[in-house]
Parts: sequence; C-alpha cells; structure tokens
Amino acid sequence: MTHFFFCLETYAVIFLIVTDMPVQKVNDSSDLDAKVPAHLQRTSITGLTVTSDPSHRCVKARVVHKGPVISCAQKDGIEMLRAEIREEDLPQSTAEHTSINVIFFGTLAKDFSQSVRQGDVVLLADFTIRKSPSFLRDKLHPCQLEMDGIDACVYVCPSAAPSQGPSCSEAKYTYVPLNNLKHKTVVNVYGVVTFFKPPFPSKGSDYCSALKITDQSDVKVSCNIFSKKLEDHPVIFRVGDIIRLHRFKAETFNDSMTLLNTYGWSAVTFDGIIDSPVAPRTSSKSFHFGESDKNTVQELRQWAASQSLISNDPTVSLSSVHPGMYFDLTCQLLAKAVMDSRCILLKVWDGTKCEHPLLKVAVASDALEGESTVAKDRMNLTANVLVYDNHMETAQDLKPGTFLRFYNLRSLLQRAPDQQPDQAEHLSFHLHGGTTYGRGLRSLPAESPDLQSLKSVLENHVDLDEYDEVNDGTLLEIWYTPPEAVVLPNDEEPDGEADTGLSYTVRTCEHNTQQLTLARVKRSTPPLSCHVRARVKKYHPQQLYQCLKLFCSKCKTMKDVPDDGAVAKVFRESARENQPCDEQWAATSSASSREAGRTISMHISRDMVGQSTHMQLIFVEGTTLDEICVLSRDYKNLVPVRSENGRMALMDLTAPFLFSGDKRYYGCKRCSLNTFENHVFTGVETYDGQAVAEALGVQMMQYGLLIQFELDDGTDTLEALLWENAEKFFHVSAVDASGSQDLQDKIQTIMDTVQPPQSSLEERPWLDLCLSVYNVKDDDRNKVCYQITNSEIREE
DNA sequence: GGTTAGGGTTTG
Repeated sequence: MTHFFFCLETYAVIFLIVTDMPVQKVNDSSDLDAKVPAHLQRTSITGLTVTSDPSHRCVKARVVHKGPVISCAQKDGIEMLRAEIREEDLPQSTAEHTSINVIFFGTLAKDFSQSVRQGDVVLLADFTIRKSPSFLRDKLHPCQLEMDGIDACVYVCPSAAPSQGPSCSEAKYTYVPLNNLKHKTVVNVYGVVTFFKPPFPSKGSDYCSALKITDQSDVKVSCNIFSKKLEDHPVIFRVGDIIRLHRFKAETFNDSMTLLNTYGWSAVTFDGIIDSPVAPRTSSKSFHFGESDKNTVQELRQWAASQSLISNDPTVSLSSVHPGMYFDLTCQLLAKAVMDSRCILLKVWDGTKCEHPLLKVAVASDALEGESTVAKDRMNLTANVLVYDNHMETAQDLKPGTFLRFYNLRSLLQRAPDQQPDQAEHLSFHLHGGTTYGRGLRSLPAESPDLQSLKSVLENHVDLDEYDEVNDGTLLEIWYTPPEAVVLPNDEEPDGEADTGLSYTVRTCEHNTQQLTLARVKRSTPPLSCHVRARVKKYHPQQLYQCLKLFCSKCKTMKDVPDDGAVAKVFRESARENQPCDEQWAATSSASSREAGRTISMHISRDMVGQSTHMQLIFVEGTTLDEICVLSRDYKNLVPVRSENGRMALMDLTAPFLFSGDKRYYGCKRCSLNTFENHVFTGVETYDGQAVAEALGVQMMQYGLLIQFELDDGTDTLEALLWENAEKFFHVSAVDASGSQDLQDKIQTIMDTVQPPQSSLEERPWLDLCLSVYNVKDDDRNKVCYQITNSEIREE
C-alpha cells in the first residue's frame, strides 16, 4: 500500500514540474512585456524570415487558432500541436503575414493545449524558424515557428471574460427596419443577404451589384449598388451574410421598395455564423463600428438561423456532387490555364473525393500555372472547372493556392476523349457566362471562418501526399537494385552492375531530369520528358527491312518502301505500247528493246548535251525496272518517264521518280503536282533528290527508320517508338541505309546486341534512354505515346 | 448629383 501511494505522489510531482516549466501564466497583457527576460528581444512576426536569427528573440501575439494534440507517426509518435497566432499591436494595420503557424512538440504541446485558450495573448521565446510547408495553402506566413527543446517557453495572458452589458458608446446611426422604408428617403439599414449577384458591368459607366436582403420584419428588399470600382462593391461571400448599408435611397419600383446607393454611401458586411467574431468587411477607409453594431449583427445572425435562409444553402462538396446540379463550391485553386479567348481552366480541390470519376482536361504543362495535380488527379480529387466569358476577368487574377467559391456552378457528365463507350462517364464543371442566379466566382480570404473546416481537410491530404512522395522515392531506390535473378551465380558480374553499370546506350540530352521507373512514367501526365533505364523485351518489326519507312512531311503520310514487284509492275505497264515522246527541249536517243514493239528512249535537256553523264539528268522511257537498274550503274540521275499523248509525263508514283546511284527517291502521291515543265531543268548545276523533286513538281518523301520497342524495367513494360531520333540512335542515315546492305547489317547487329536471339530478358543489356511522353489524337481519342529521344548506341 | 438595373426555370 505504502509503495503504491509513494508512486502516485512521485508521478504527480513530476507532472507539476513538467507542466509548470514551459507555459507560464500572467494576468495582464502588459505583464507579458514585463515578463520578457532581459536577454530576449521582442521581434515582429511580419519581419520573420527563414534566415532570421531566432536566438534571444521572442514574439507576442494572440492565439487565433489552436489545434488538437496529435501523435506524429513519422516522428516516433511524438506529440504535436499546431496553433496560429496573430500579431495585433502593429503600427501599420496593412502589414502582410501578421499571422504565423506555431508547432509545439512533446510535453509543450500537451501543456499548451491545457493552459492556453483561443483568444489568449502569448509570448513565445526561443523558437526555431523554419520554412512553412503550408504557405501555399494557408497563405499565412512563409515561415513557421517550432517550439521544441528545453529552452522554448511560453507566457500566456488569458483573454478577458466576455464584456458585461452594452458599451457606453452612443449609437450614432439609426437603422430603419425594412418594412418601414418610405419612398424617396435616404436611410441606413441592416439586413441578411438572401440573394446576390457579383458586380457586373452595367450599360452605363459603372459596375452594378444586385442583392436582396431581409430582416426580422421578414420583408425582402432588392438593392442595387453602382460603383465604377469593383473593390468598392460589398464583399459578400454567401447567402446568410449580414450587410449594413449607409445612405441608401429607398424607392418604389414595381410595387415594392428598392434601395439604391447615394452619395456618401457605404456597405459593410459580416459573416452570418453565430458566435464567429464580428469582423467587418469593407473597402471604406473609415467607417463607424461600435458595440451596438456587434449586437445588431449577433441578433440578425440569431434570427437568420431560425429562418430557412441558410438551410437552403446551395453549397455542396465534391463528394456529394451529382450530375446536372447547379451548386456553390468552396475550394482551393491548384492550377490554371487559359484554354482560349473565352474560356479558362481552373483546377481546384476541396479535399473530398467525388463519387463520379472526374473529367481530366489535358493541358500542356507549360500552359499551366500552378502545382502539378497528378497525385490528386489519381485520387480523383481534382475538379477541372471551365470558366467562361465574363468570369474570366476574375479567374485571370486568381493565384494558385487561393481559396475561392464558385456560385451556380454546373456539373455535367461527359465522355472523356479517350473513353470506351462502356466506361462510366466523367464529371465536368462549367461556370457559364452571365450572372443569372448569382453565377460567378470570388476568392475568399484564408482566415474566413467558413474555410476552417476545408483547410483542415486539405491539411490531412497534404500529409498523405508528402508521405506518398517519400514512399515513391524509396520505391525508386528499391526498383533500381537489381532483382535477385540478375546476380550471376559465378559472381562474374559485380553486385549492382545492372543497376549502375554501363548502359549500351548514352543519353545526349542536356536537361537533367530525374530517372523514373516505367511504372511511374505510365502514371505521369503528358507532355513530359523523362529518363528511364530499361531492357528491350521485344521489338517490331522483327524483319528489319520493314523498319525503313517513307514519310511525307507535308501530309504526314507514312508508308513502307514499295517492294520491287510493285515497282516492276508500274514499269511494265508504262512501257507497254509506249510511243516515245517528243519534247522540243529534249535531245532524244532511242533503241529497240529485246521485246518486240517496245522502244527504250533516253532524253536530256538540249543545253546539257556534252556534259558529263554524272551531271546529266536523264529521262528514261520504255525500260523495265531491271533495265533502269542496269542503266543506273553508268548514269547518276535517272528519271523514269512515260509518254502521254506524245508529251513526257511521270510514272505512277508507286515507282521512284529518281534513281540516283544506289538510292531511289519516291514522291508523295497525295501532295505531288507533277508539273512537268522543261524550263525548270535548265541552269540547275547539281541534282539531288530534293532539287529534282522540285523541278518535277514532286513532293519528295523522306526516308525514316521506325522501330517499336517493348521496354521492361521490372516495374512495368511500356511500348516506346524510335522514330524521330532513330538515325542518331543507330548512327545511320535512313536514306543511305535504303541503298546499302552494309548499313542495314549494322542496324541488324545493333538490334541483335540489344535483344540477342533466344536470350532471356536478364541477359540483355540495360539501356539508358530519354523518353518523351505525349498525347496523340487518334480517331478523336487521346492516346498517350512514348518516344525514345536524345539517346544513342554507345560506340567504342 | 445624370446613368446604369430592377434576380429567376440557367447550358459550351
């Protein structure tokens, strides 16, 4: 028994010591200043930066938010508490960053939680200053204070008890109940907002705000406010807000009273939440605001709560949005992008998960302002809101991180561009043009009372995100350690060789992008450039001659190089019953072929007669494919032609329009004009494929190499094209390869190294590759494509 | 000391 009591007492004593040390109470705010130990110097919250020297400094501020004590799993379960404090006795009231987050750790967190209430004034000493991880979200302060360690201490002055009775200050203004308005009188009124439209340009010179208000008399009165300056319009966030109007003229219109602002008018608004601080919102430089105003606001709040005004709140979270709704959405802006002159995209979230898949709107990453939403997209948290017409003006000015509210937002089911017909449709959001039904959007100050719950929801998500990032990084490392199968039993290959060892390719790009796993690449949003390390699982075409392609840069047609059978057929058909053509500009020599009735003719421009045969452009008529191939051993540039009503014409473009040594040049059937004019051949000194093509009115097709690799890095597989970068990759020119068995063999050798026949994946070399990830429209569907860029075979 | 608008069955 004795032993038991002894233990209890010891525990209590320790507890007292621990709690007494860090948080000390004083009775008056001015005592706080006296409490400042001599070695400490008071510093202003607004001036704190991460580089500020925190030693021997302290801050004094009011606690405006106090969070719960939480146990932080990532930090060995240490207890933490977040509070927000605001500096009040500042010389200039407009200073930025007067509020700051403070994180209390360990026993200090528990003690602060027990000893300090919201509204208390505190003095904090010996804190650490760190970059605020939540600045983008809460806009409070670029830094946060951390109270940790033995020196950190808190002095607290509890806030005064709620004031007793009415203040002695006299009411300077009288307010007319809304049922007592008289025509053509100028009045002051108080009311609860039951409807409001954002300011819109009138046909006159001003913006016009239209609203409807009511009070305990239950009369609803319309009110119009005209002002050139947008910032002078009342700051209304939602139906249920309280508004005070000074110097408004009452007028009868359509059998009811309306209110119109007159000279010297002012409008002040308050939120309608019972028990929230009565904080006036206005742009007026000076306005009277006293104890009686507070009372009036509180009374109106109480009355409004009993009415159906607020219960008709159209505010809906993303988790409860249904298709076809019109609703208000309170959210945070993540990113934005101008779509066209009448539409801007706002990517927002409210931390809740939508039941319907959310429509993804693809935007080039350089057109997007703000953070990447990839992680949130994946969790179905990002709402893409298309904002039209008059609302663009407001949307343009919003900065990512801003809290905002959409009014009368429309949700619609839409089929995504790349979506299969059997999949669920996606939810899109439109803020249509116009202001009917109060349609619009506006930013909300981060300290808005009705944002607090939203902010805490977002806060939880961000923690998840950060955790996710850490995990991904860890996974990355794990993936790059070679799988056990790679480690050779005879230890010929040092450990981790596959991981960090020599790659059969080198990257030639200058950008320094992080290396990603294929699994990660597949989750990314195009467009994107990234680095990967992978092996080739398969490639197509296996018959490598099929990788040689013809490509028209004009119409983008791509086709295989015609095989000799098809070309020979064109020659045979052109030669059949061919009568040599007769052109004034040409010198012609003809000979009989071995076949009866077929004449072979060769034409050259008259002004080229006598030049070297290598300089001559020779038009050949009536040959077979084999014959022109024989001729091309002796003549550099041969253009196969046929006769059409005695005039020279090109053959069908299935056949090459030019034989030049080992190379054959083809024209695009779709884009070639086939204008055959003699004068264009004179005065040309050298003939390359392009020059001849231009002279003949042919759109020349380019040679290219196209191979599809199936890449594998153990995390996933991915099909990547080698096309634009293929010539550099192989160190081979496609057009040269078209006429060279040696070069074709070189490509085959490289492919046999990348993917040795009958080899297992683990035996194949790793390739360091730069990948380009991009969208391609295919039959009106968006398809993500991967292309190997900036990568080459390593040549010793 | 003038004018604007005066909510509304919305739409990409």
